[in-house]
Amino acid sequence: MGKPIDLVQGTLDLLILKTLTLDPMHGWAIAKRIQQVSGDVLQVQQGSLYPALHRLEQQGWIKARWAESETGRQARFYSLTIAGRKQLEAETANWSRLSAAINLIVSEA
Amino acid sequence: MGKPIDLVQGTLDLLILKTLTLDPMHGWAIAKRIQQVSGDVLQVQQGSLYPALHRLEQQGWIKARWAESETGRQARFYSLTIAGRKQLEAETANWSRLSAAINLIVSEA
DNA sequence: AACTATACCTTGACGATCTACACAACTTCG
DNA sequence: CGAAGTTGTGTAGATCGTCAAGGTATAGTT
Repeated sequence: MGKPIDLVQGTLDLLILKTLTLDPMHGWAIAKRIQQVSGDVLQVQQGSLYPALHRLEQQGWIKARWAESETGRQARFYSLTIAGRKQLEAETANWSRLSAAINLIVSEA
Repeated sequence: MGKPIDLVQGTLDLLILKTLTLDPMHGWAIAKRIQQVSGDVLQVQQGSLYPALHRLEQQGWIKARWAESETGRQARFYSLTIAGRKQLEAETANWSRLSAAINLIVSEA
């Protein structure tokens, strides 16, 4: 129940990086996985996804290569770099502090 | 420890509304209170604060009146409206779902 | 031949936030 | 007395991520 929520700005990078720790994946699969893992709460638009991927690649946090997808078609597989892992750590810590702080305020009597 | 974090887009309204459930307050006090309650994790810039207050007022979620502050100076006191309380409820629920979903992903083994 | 699913990508607009200012009154300290 | 800091409101410009909407292409199904 409940419609998918538009993402809050700044969280997409984190979600993508985290998703890529599992396996290298192509963009479409990343979006699917995020939506699925979140129980359809989170929804990643393509217009957000690809710019984000290119952004992350340009920062050197992920790298891409062409390969064959499960369906036998060419797809662009992204994987985390070393720098990407560090970035993920940093963003995770940041998110934890932030969400904890907000929850603290929101859940006040 | 730890520098104040830039706000994530969409959370400021929530924080302001929540803060105003305590007492009517003027803008400056709202910013102070958020920063203080969050243990200096959250920081509200004036350039974000006042536009946000005007936005909320225009939506009819808060209303303002001039009054004298504790220091004896004129200040603009904001208070929640009925609609504002409903909005706060909605945004709180939304935030809960969202942060829960993200935490779910982030905290995966 | 048309339709669906998979997969990539771009463009333009929007909107919230940030940086950096400007203004004003009152207090404190040298 | 003059300078700096605190309280308090506000605006202008720029940045940046996201969204809506579209385009391209291949493969499989009907």
